[in-house]
Amino acid sequence: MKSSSKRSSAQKTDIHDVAAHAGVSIATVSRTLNHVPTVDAALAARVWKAVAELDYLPNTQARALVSGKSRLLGLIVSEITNPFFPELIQEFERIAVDQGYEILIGSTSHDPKKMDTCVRRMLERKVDGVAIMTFGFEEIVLDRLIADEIPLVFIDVASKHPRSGVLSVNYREGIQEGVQHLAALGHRKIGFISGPLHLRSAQARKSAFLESMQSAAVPINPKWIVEGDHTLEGGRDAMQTILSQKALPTAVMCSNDMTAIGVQHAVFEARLRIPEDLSLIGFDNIHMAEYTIPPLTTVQMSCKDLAQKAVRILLSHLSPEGGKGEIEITIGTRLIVRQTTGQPRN
Amino acid sequence: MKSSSKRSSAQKTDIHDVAAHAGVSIATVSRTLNHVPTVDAALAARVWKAVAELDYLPNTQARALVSGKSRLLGLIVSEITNPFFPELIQEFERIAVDQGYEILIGSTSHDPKKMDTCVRRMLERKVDGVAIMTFGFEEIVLDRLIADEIPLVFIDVASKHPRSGVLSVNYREGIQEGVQHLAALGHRKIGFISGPLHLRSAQARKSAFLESMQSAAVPINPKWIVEGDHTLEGGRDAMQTILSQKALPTAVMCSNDMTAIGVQHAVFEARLRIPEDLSLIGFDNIHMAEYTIPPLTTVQMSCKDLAQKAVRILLSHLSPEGGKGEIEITIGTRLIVRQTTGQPRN
DNA sequence: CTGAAAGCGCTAACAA
DNA sequence: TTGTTAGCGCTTTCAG
Repeated sequence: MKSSSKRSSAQKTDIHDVAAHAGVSIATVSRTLNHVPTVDAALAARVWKAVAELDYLPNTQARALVSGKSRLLGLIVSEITNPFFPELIQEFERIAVDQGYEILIGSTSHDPKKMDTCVRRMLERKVDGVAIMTFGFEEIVLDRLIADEIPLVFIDVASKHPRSGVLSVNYREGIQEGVQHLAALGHRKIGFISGPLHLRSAQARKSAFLESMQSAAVPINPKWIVEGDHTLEGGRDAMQTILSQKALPTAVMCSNDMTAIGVQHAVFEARLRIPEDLSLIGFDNIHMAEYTIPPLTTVQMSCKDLAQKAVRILLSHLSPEGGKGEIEITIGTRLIVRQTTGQPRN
Repeated sequence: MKSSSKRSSAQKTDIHDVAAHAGVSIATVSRTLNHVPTVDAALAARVWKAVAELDYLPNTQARALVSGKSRLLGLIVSEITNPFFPELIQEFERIAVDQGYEILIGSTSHDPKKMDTCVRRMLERKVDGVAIMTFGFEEIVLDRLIADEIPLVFIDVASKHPRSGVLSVNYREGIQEGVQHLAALGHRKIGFISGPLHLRSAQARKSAFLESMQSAAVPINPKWIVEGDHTLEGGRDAMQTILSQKALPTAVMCSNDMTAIGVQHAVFEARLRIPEDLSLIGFDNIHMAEYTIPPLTTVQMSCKDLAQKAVRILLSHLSPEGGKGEIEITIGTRLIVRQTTGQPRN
């Protein structure tokens, strides 16, 4: 063997090796790999054979450098440990990988500084697009992403951001169904534990609840409207606040499932029972909701749907004549009735 | 302005722009950015100023191409929707990002084909190292990773893989504590719901249980040793199998928390109570375990610890004189007593 | 201590 | 249709 270069086992088969092995030029190898139609079938066959024999894998870095496309998609979520997100991520990843994209995940923990870092990371790695699935933040430092004309997808954010897609969640639908379901069961005393109100999404859910209550002509008792923080602990604390009052509601809706699970906890500690003493409705329909005790009635917002549409929008911006301009897609919500809702006592 | 090139807003400030702006050569910019100590302080200052003024971000692709280091770490998990993993991922990501690495996540869903895809993705992106946190698989197609001499970290796998780190989990510790805790409470009828036994980790946990039972001189009833699959559903089904028998155990240990939560579900459906009718111990101490109703007594295996040590091993292989050779680190486990364990009836 | 120049592996003109 | 060649943005010898 006269191979001058590599002797260590760390093999670095590159396009030249393939070209040599197939007896063609590197350009032909490149064309073949990229499925350029003008390559002669016989040569292409030789190339593929060489590729297989040498276990050749194109170097993505080099490809990215020359093409300007990294085939990397950013996905920014608020809390990867919030069960809603892994499901979203899984679906997002599935589709992205399927399309030959890789994903870069960043979680902000609701911390502006971390959001900063995330954006920076995305920029450095030259992602081709970013999906920002943080459910609310206000006017953050995405300026740079926008300046660089990187396709962006948000959930439900009042835009003002040109050339970005937005996934607009119709919270109203499902929440209204929830309130109606409760009202139909005979509930007139319905409480609500919101998410942190500085989040647009939490605001939106709360508004949807309030409006739905009005439509259903159920009186609203402000004492039963408590702010939580979308965590288990927050839900438990909020419910304890409600339970410490003289007048108790017969049902409670929550801004998300984790909050509802926190409520179950508080109710259990108070030695009350669900749904006998209190009906409960969550929001998100995370996988876990199906298995709480008892299984949680909740409003579903399909995270698969969300993920799919997010990737689709991003990809559409990346394709040749990719749809520029404001794309807005609506994500529906609907009630999933399980076992935490029942008729109120007496 | 005589800037010939870019007019579109998609700014692509590169190293030449910075060099020009600072009045130095690109080599000096590069050195400054890489903190090469021999750069004159005055020049360095000019460079940093230019970097700041131009909002310059080095192109990672180019860096990777020339340096051969992608600063990308692969992280392969089995199921991102299993709550154990997000916590692991979060910690892994935190440390990696902190060290200037980005992570590529792949989930196998216990599917060999997906594992294949994952490995391929890692290879294509030229990751600098891979952590395989799948809790068991047998002799998979990592050959390529090994051939390419990519640093690998496994959890608890009998190696034969040269130059790989292995995180060896000491299941025994915590499980023994669990059995002893139960025995001390007066339990003599203890069941066990294992994970899928084709997984080494599930095997190991089961063995640890069996051995601990022997050490504690508690008789083992094979009818109460059931195989689950580490899911909620699996746990519920397994518990239903146990509940359908004539003789019932007074306590059950599970191979993971999701299984235990499934057990809670089955017990609830059977209108029995925990811990009054059945004591229950899980494994993993996922975040959720603290908030099940009642809170789950479980064996903790610190996923933070796992993540930290995994990244550390990987990085140590990457540093200049990086510790080659077999690194083996032990991860401890211990019992966290909460409220699903109590004395057996009568 | 600094700059010029040679690539890293690949794609995309441009020629042949 | 195929090959030659010029970079993509950066790091890194090698002179100066």
